[in-house]
Amino acid sequence: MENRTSRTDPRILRTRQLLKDAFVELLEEMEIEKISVNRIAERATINRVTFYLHYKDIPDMMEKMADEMNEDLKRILSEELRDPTATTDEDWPMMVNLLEHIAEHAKFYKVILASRRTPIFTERMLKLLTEVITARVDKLGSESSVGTTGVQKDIAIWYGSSALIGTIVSWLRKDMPYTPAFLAKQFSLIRSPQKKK
Amino acid sequence: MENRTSRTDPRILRTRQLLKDAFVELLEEMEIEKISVNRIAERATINRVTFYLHYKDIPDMMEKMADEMNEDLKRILSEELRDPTATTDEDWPMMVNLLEHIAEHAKFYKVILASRRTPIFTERMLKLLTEVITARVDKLGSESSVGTTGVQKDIAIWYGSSALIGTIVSWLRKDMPYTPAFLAKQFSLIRSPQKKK
DNA sequence: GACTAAATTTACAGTGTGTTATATAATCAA
DNA sequence: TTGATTATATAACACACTGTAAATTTAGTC
Repeated sequence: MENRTSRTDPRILRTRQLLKDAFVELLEEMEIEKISVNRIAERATINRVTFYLHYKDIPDMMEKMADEMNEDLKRILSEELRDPTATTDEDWPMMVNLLEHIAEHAKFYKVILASRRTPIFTERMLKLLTEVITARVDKLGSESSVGTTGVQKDIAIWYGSSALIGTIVSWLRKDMPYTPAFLAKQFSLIRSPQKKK
Repeated sequence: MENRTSRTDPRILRTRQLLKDAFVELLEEMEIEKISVNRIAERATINRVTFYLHYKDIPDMMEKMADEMNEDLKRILSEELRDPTATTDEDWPMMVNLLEHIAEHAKFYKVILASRRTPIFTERMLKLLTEVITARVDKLGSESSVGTTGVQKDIAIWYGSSALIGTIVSWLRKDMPYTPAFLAKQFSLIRSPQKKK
């Protein structure tokens, strides 16, 4: 019989925390390609061999860190997942909680989600689509675009462009279940829904 | 005086093409962390030293490939960037061109944009947000959501969830110029614009 | 066909990887 | 507290990858 609350050896917690902190620190300072087990261990003041007692390699470490992040987020999103209609359309309190959590751990999230780590290709494509959306918003003004009344211009641009690239990526991952024309039509429908003319 | 049309030595074109093809092939087969200059050169049947005659390292190679992709995309998006209002809201022909181009070079784009390369953290977060959006669409039905009349359910989900994560990433990159509450409010406005109740 | 530029071959020093075996130190359970 | 257990440190190893240099061969250009 194991201890139900199965506390972990404090040495393990300490070592892992030092390693994770060191990794985040290094990510702030350099591209991920330059980060080695050597450097992480050195920065964490932990022996390199000890790293291998906890993680298979750096990708494995990242996966475990992502798992932990996932658990945190799940807790916040749990209500919403349980009953998506519980909240009014006006507020969306879950979204407030989520953003506050991210803001609180901004150092981590910024480095992990927003660093130049993001694949360079997606990066470039997003940049271009942002230009397109920006041009649209500038010309049309946000009022003509559906669902953007009272919405900050830059936010509308972020929203629109990342929606496009994200959808394209999902579409590719599913091996393009729709024709380009159909998908484009769908985009235009979302942008300006049929008003039964 | 250089040759105006300055044709490049075919050996250079050949070598670079072989290297780029080899890189894409390897990306289909393994995680980027496992790809070395060694492997690329071997797969391309090019001497490893020759790689360094063309690229500084693998990130440099990727950057140059991204530049080339960028040029291709710019050509397609050029009209739209020049005059965003030229096209009707109904069709959006630029989007058709863009998607057709991607479909045509799907092998490249799939590996480059859609591979598991995408940072694991963003990946996880996107997955969670997708669940949230899915739950919403399932319960509310697409008709209640603004701008999604006649829109395929899965596409609406892709669109909504990647818009959210993309906006959050942009917000982080800009060091959170808005409060979480404000941003959340903006999200709810986009979802269901004020109908001046 | 001679000149030029690209690619190959060989070599080398430095760094990182992943794994041993052994020694030391911190924690836990009685 | 004491003894057993478990985590960490240390030293050492074979191997792979990096980035660069020098000399040579091969292919393209004019």
